[in-house]
Amino acid sequence: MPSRRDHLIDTAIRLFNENGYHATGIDKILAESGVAKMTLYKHFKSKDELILAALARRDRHWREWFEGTLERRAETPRGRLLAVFDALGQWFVSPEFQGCMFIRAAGEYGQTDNPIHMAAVRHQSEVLHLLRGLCAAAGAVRSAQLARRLMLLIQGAIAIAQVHGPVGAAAEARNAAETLIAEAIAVRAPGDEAKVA
Amino acid sequence: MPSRRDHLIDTAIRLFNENGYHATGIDKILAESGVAKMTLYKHFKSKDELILAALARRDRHWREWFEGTLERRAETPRGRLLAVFDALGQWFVSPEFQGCMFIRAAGEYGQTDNPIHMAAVRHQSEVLHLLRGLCAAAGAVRSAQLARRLMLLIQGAIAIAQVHGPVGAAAEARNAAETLIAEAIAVRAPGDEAKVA
DNA sequence: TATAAGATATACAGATCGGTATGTCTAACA
DNA sequence: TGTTAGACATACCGATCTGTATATCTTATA
Repeated sequence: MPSRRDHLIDTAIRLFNENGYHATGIDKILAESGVAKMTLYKHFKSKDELILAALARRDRHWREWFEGTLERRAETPRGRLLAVFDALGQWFVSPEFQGCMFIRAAGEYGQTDNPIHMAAVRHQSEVLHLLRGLCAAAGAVRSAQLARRLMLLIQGAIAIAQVHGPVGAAAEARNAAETLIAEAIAVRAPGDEAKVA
Repeated sequence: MPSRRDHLIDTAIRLFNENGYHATGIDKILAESGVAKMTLYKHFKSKDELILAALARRDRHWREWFEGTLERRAETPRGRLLAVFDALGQWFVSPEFQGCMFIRAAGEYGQTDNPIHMAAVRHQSEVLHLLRGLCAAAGAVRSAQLARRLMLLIQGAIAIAQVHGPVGAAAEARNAAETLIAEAIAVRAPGDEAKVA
């Protein structure tokens, strides 16, 4: 039994994802959640504050899901770098995928001093931070650079999947990532192997 | 002296870029262009048709600018593949840069059967087509794959520049592209090739 | 059982939305 | 000079937007 506040946020996340921020009216969120308007404005000062709360929860949940999926899919740090793109592929084919909520938020709220835009900046920074940790743990030379390169592939895959549909983008990004990772991480098996296709 | 129709489209492109599609009202476009409302509805059946006209013109102008810049910046096909990212960097630092109009359009109009979304799909397809031509001309093995990989870097750089600002994204994408290009194009000294690191 | 907190429904305010109706003005052209 | 096409201004339509006011209902706890 989620609180009314939580229920509002979850409904808002779903509707913002389906139809965007400006195109989703307060009344629609209220109708679909079955919450009274006064209750909404008791918990949030404005629609923008609801958007911010939705983005905050989305950021937390998405990163938890992402990190959990990486850990579930691979044991080694290097394996997890590739699992990043398997996780993306899984995300893209989920029926509710509509692109990244944060890129779309930055698109609809372009002014860099807007709190909604700033939430998108923070989210991307957190994801990059996560990648840096993985790259460092995997023993990459120039691990920060590798993280930024993988970030480019991730964001590119999301953009392409959003426009062109879920097929192919994640797999293509994965095999490009293999090339970039191979350049940055020497294969260190206890006997060595020449891993070049 | 642009026709009223052209003037409307140009104003619409600018405002949609600055504030998004839903957030830009018809009345604002009319006020900033100095055109009467009836004139708008004489040329376009609806706001959506104006958006489509704006996207069509934007697609044409952007691709003309992009191809022209590549040709201006480099002579060889391989050089032009790298010049792609110099062109992006130039675009990102321009004051009116607010991300890619087509990704943002696909974000605000998510239904894949919406004509506005379809315009975004077409635009991305055209850009990819252009890249395939460059990759093939550069003599890449698996040129279509290289084109898709570069497309990932391009879209990723755009997304990151839109959120995080113009600094760094294009340069990072460029040096990642060097790695991917090196893998796909043997250095063609007049005699040999066996380029595998 | 009394009280207080929280959620409810209904109504409404003021602005803005996309789009239409009506009639005037200007300028090119026959 | 008369006609016609295109742009003009103004007013308006119904719908929808975010946000507020008011008053009732439920429920847990003291």
